[in-house]
Formats: sequence, C-alpha cells, structure tokens
Amino acid sequence: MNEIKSANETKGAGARNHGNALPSSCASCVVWEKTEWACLNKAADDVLKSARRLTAYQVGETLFHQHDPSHGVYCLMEGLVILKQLDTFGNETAFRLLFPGQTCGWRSLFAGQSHMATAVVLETSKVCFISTADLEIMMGADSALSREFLKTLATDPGPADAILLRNAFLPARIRLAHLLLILAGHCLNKPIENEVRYRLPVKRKHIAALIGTSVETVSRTIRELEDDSLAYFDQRNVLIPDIGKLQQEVG
Amino acid sequence: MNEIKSANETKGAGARNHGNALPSSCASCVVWEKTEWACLNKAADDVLKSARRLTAYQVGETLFHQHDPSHGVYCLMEGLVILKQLDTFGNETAFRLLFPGQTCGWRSLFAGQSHMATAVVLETSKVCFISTADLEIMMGADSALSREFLKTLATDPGPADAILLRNAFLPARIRLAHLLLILAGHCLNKPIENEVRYRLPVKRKHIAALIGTSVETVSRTIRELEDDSLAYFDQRNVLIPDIGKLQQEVG
DNA sequence: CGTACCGTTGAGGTGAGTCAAAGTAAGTGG
DNA sequence: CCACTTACTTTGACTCACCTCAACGGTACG
Repeated sequence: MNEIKSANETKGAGARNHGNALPSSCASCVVWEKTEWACLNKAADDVLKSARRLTAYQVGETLFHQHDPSHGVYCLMEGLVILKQLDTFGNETAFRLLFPGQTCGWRSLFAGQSHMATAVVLETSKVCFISTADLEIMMGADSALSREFLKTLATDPGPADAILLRNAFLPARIRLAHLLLILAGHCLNKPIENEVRYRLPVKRKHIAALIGTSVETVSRTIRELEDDSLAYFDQRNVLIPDIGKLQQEVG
Repeated sequence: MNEIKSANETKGAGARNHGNALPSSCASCVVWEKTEWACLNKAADDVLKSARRLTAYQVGETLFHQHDPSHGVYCLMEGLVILKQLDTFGNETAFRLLFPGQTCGWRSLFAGQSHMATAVVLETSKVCFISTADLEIMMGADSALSREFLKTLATDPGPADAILLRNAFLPARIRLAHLLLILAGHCLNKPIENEVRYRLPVKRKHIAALIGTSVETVSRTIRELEDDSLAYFDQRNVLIPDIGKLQQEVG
C-alpha cells in the first residue's frame, strides 16, 4: 500500500489507489494550479481525491491506444507523454506533448468515441486516472468543471499549433523554429530572456513526428539553423542566442 | 420589420431581431435537430428565441475576422461558410466548411481569446448570432448545453480531418480523395450508395486551401483521379462511380 | 566488446510549388 | 445579342524542398 503501482501490474483503467508520493489531497498536488480541477470547491475535491488512481509508467508504455474505447481522463503529475497517430500507410504523426499538470484523453470521452490517438510515455511518469463516471459526478456537482474543460478543449494547443507545425506550405525550417519556441516555453521555469538554454525533452524522431517531416530533415535543418546562428545544438541541449531572431523567423 | 437585415446594414454583433423567414421559435427551425440547442428545454428555448439575431449575408462577406475579439457564436441556418486562416507569409489555409445547422465562433469564445480564423460566406447565407451573454445565461440555466458544446468541441471535424487533409506525409491525391468523401457525406441527403453524384459546394481554390495544396495541383490531381476512373468532374459536378474504390484509396 | 539505438551525412529521385500563358465561364454595359 | 472585362480553371515548363535508401560515427547498456 505504500508504493505507486507500476503500469505493468495494473495496465488499463483498473488501477487501484496508492498512498506513497500521492499528496493527501489533489489540491496539494504540485501541479494542482495548472489543472482543470483547480476550479473545484472543497466538497468536489474530496470526490476527486477518492476518484483518482495513480499509476507509474515507464518509458515506452502507453496510457491508451488509438481506437481503444475511452474510460476516463489522464492527468499527468510528473514526466512526459506524447500523443501520436498512425495512419493506414504507417506514417506516424505526433500532434501534442503532454507536460505535468495537463490532462489528456478528454476528446474521445466528450465525443463519445474511441481514442483518436495513442499516448506514449517518453519519460518515467506518474499519471492520475479519473474515470468517466467520477468525472460525470464532479461535473454534475459543479458546473465550473464543465466550463473549465470547455476552455481546455477550446485552447487545445494541438489543433492550434498544428496550423504552424504541420502546415505543408511552410518549410521545415520554420516549423522547427516554431517548435523550439513552444518547447522553450514549456521547458523553462523562469521567464524567457533574450538568450535561452534548455534541454530538449524529446528525441529527433519525435521532433520529426511533431513537425511532420523525416528525421534526416530534422538533422539537416538543425545544421541550417546553426549555420545561421539562430540556435545551437549539443545532443539534446539547445542554446538560442537571440530568441527575438528566432521569433522573427516564424513571423 | 418584415425582412431579414442584410449584413451590410448591420455588420457585427449589433444586429437587431427580424420577423420574416425567421421561424417563430428556434425549435421549429429547419436545422434545429442538428444544432447544440436541440438539447434545451422549453424555458431555455424561449430565451434562445429572444436572444437570436438573424442576419443575411452575401457571398464574400465575413462573419468575423481573424484576430477580432469574440462576441458570441454563429449558427448557420442556410448557406455555406468557410473558416480559413492566414499566416504571416500570406498563405491561406482553410480548415473547415460550415454547413447548415452547424455553429462556429465557439472556440475563441470558450478560450477567451480573439478569433483564430476568418469566417467567409461562400453562398448566400442566413446566420443567427447568439451573444456571449445570452449563451452564458442559457448554459447557466441548463447544464446540458455545456455538455453539448463540450461534444461539439470534442468532435470538431476541423482538427480531426486535419490529420488526413493536411498531413504533409500524404500525397495530394489521397487528401483530395478524402475531401471528396467528406463532402459527399454533407452534400447528399440520401444515404450514400455505391455510385455517387453531387455538386461541389466550393471552387477549386477552396479545395486547394482545404487540403493544403495549390490550385494547379488540385487541377492536376483531379485529372489523375479521372484517369484512374475513381471520380469524374464536370465543372462543379462530381461523379464517383464506385465509392468503395475511393475509400480504399484513403485507407 | 558486441548489440542496439540514435544521430548525422551523402546521393538520387520526385511530388508538388511557382511562374507563365492559354482556355473557359460568368458578368457587364452598350 | 455581341464586345468586353473579370474571375476561374487548366496546362506546360522549370525548380526545389524534402523523402527515401544507404552507409557510417556515437553513445548507452548488458
């Protein structure tokens, strides 16, 4: 009872509740402020507390698969998750990175459809699962939660970023520059200054999937950005000497 | 008082209510069943009835512009509207066609942001406008409406279709085939049979914007589909001899 | 010290963008 | 009804960004 259950043991929606590393209430969770739940009042928070099911995931494991039926939403407490899609031709396209405090799985839930994407864990993660039934209860008790999820859906960066990241009209160079700026916003805790350093949370192949191109092109485009002194790469470490210049590139 | 006000006279959110061609209540509107409002009870329907503002739009007029602040949602009663975006490089990308019974403008409203797209009228249209304030009232009175809009946002075909329509990995041929199938679903009232005929509701340039390619490529790809007996085009009229073959193309 | 994965580099082919021009349809005014 | 303008569509020629295949250097791990 004192450990987080690993995903291997409790794959799927049936994970049991666990004590260790799990804050006494969701309101005291490190990511609370960033989540939709932050709008909930005391009573609803108690419901949430007993509704959540914490599961630890290792790299490569999945929260859910494309075409799986939806059973609830997933709230990322710690780690990193990528949402990707496979088309019938075998192309893999990623459209979203999930950072701590963000939720996923809601689209299919509210749509009443099966999952349109696969959620794969990129870094060891702790994820709370909230079942559809529990979510229904909380949404019924406090309409603020519905409104909060409306906002989440409306501001979903997936479709929004897609316009820039996956626009076939735009060259790979601009799409990559745009992704670097988005990631900088997520990976830096301090406000963005003129010179920015951060560690890329993903491999090259994920970058490729996110901007809709091939790994080789990513590699070549990185070189191109370096030649133009827009960004420097050392493994996964990025140095952007002048973020304004990079923003100008995107437009 | 007996005519629908034209958009020229009442541009923007301030349009007044009008009698002619406007059904006595929204519940008796031809598109009622297809809308989010269909979930409303009698009392809320009365609110909606007095909240709606009907405006007639001519081809080329806009419901709202990209970067405009959001004032409410638009419910298309009749006609056709396209949602498109302009990037800083001047590329025009369309991501949605709005058919009668569908609403638009909600993303920015729920996100609390300005519009991300421009809504342009492609065919003479009648559009009911419902202000944010009125929508708030109705959503407060009946939580079913929030749930209905959650579903609308979750099933928004824009992002969903984008995966196929705008995927740079997929050749223009497949993206066009996919668009033809989507349009067939909207343009046919009867169930889809093996052989399908319908009239394209849009010009070539809109097709190009929807699948993220150029007009010339659309033209050439159409020729290609004809050569392969997958679809035949005469002006805006489409004949798909075997819809199964076309679906197979998409995968 | 192999095995496996990741990242980079090179060479070659091609889908599709761009530019330019001709053909076609639709709308306007005399 | 016909000249004329304007918008839409098609076709051709050229170019290029990027995909694919293939090989090679690095790094991690058992």
